[in-house]
Amino acid sequence: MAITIKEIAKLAGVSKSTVSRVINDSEHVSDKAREKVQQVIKETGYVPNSLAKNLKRNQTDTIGVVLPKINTSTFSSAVEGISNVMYQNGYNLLLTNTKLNVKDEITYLNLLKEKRVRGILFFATEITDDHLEALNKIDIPVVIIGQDTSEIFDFPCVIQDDFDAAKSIVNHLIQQGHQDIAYIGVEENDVAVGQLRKLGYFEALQENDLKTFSDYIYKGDFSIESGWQGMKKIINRVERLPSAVFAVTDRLALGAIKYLKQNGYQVPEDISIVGIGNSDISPWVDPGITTINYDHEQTGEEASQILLKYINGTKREEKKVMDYQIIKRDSVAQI
Amino acid sequence: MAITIKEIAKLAGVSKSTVSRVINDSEHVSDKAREKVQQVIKETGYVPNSLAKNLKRNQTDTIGVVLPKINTSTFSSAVEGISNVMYQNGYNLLLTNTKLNVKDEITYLNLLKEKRVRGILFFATEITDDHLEALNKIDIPVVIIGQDTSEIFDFPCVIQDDFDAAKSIVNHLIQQGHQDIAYIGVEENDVAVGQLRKLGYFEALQENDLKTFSDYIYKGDFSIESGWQGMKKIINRVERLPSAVFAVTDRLALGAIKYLKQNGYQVPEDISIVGIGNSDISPWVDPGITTINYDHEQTGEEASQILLKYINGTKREEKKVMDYQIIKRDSVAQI
DNA sequence: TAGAAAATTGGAATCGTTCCCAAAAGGTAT
DNA sequence: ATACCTTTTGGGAACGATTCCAATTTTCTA
Repeated sequence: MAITIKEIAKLAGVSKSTVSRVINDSEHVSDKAREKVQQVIKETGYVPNSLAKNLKRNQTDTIGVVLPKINTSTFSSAVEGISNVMYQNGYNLLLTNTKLNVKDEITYLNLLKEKRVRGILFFATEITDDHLEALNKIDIPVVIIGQDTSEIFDFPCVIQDDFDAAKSIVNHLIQQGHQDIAYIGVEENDVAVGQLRKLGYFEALQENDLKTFSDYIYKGDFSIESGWQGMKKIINRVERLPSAVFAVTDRLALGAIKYLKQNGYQVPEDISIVGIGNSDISPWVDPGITTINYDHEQTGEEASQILLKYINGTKREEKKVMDYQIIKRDSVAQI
Repeated sequence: MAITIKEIAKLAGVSKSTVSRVINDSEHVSDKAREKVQQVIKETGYVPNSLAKNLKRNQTDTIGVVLPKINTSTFSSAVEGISNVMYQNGYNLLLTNTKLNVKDEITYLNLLKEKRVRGILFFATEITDDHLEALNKIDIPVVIIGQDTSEIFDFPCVIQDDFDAAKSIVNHLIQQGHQDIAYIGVEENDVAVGQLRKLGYFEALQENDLKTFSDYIYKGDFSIESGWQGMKKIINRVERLPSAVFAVTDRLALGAIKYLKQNGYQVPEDISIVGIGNSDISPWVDPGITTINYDHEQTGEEASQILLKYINGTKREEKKVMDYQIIKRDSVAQI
């Protein structure tokens, strides 16, 4: 077994209390005692047992993170941001990965409660009644990331303005003279990406008195392949080719571009394409993808800051909408 | 404060011991008592305090992960694999992110010891003497991922066969008739990517009696941009254009392709390019990148399995070399 | 130099569990 | 009804730290 404070005390010829005081940089310790204790700690390689400490103090310095998927740049960037802020503030991260399985989210929420985490960062995709119940009785500060839950919950949330972003980028297409704009999206149980971005698309069209046709709309999943499939479906069923395509993510846009190039269409000369998300590869593919940039790392940092304030009880912001920018590259032509 | 076992006991009219037995599915509890306790637990939403439990049992179910960077597909995929296996086996993950800062690795190792994690998965880039010291006295099972440390440490390690993989893909170029093959790599403090892949390249050339010139060699960092820069440098300084380029990662290859296309070269007609890593975008860019596939998720899973065995004391494998495959796509032409 | 004030120290209770042990209850055979 | 065995139950000592309080030592002041 690992060495304990008691043994350090014995070796240093002082009491447990004194050792504890040295460990915690407390005052009221003579230099002599402090030195002796520090020496013994160094010699023995003693590391205090944080379980005992946390039990006694009745709090931990762990932040729980509930993630739908780790190996996706959106999420891993956000985690990067979270880890920056949290470690800087003396917290560490307990990661749970639901693999897009909504049921697991509830399980993990319970696990985090059992672990007595100090706070929770919850990446939401959809919010069910079960979530409501679990979150409402959790009794631990939670910040929700990615979905606007300000009307359902009393928890702060940090979101991208997906509606507005989608609208802007579709407007950009319209400004470039495009009127026939197809849509490659994802299922709508994902509110932010599936619903809001689609609504933004419709709103932009409507405000400009443009029409869309069901032929122009494709919904798949988040894979690059799905973008390829969507483009194929659209191309093969429309009477009149769209002059532009709005893909709700850059990865979908990449898949779509691949399909077009494989089938003899030029991008952007024949068909323009835009995405959302500014994936790190988007500047480098051919053509570079015009897109919306969200800073996910910053989103993670922001959410962390809000959670910290919440934990410390100083302040509790309700809803933070992150910025975005349009990044113009070469995938859009003017007509 | 949260409700405790004592209060549950009182409410259910039994002793703490009995409640504990119910929680832990222990036998020797009458059905009546069990039901009553379960009911009270449900009503109150009681969740046992794992700190107390772990303290008493003197062990946790947490696995520490030391990562150089989270938002990189290699690492995040590996973490995905790790989380799969670990959660399935009842462990959870404490994540630490060193942001490529070697000093932090030591700090985090200590943190993990303080947390009394059950085991550690350590993603190594370089191994210094400080690492040696810290790891040798940690007294917790550690599995090292990504660098072959079997000769330095007594810890198991899981690695890719970078030397062999690099050699194979360069050989593939040679088989296609290429003789003038340039190299875009990274600095050599990263042993696996910086050194081994380079050695594989040289070995392949040498075995085929081919020469390389210092003009053909570029070393940068891991960014896509660095691939672009490298390609630029090489193109602008060589007397004779290479017919192929070996980039040590797919991202570097992507940057290189971008540069070539921007400057009027055709890939692969004018210059062929290969990478390593089979990034998820590699099939979708134009041209699709011929590369080496490593399954990072599987690497994470494998390392986790080894760690679990190590923890359970059943078996302790020393070194596991993961498989790879060449994936042929469209970035290589025959001459 | 005595006495008070301040600094240092050690003892013991405590955090919320687990788990050993002994006691109580229940069951069975004589 | 008694003795014996089995099952269930509760009490209490840990686990390794923190922290309050009181005791002790040191320092300061008149």
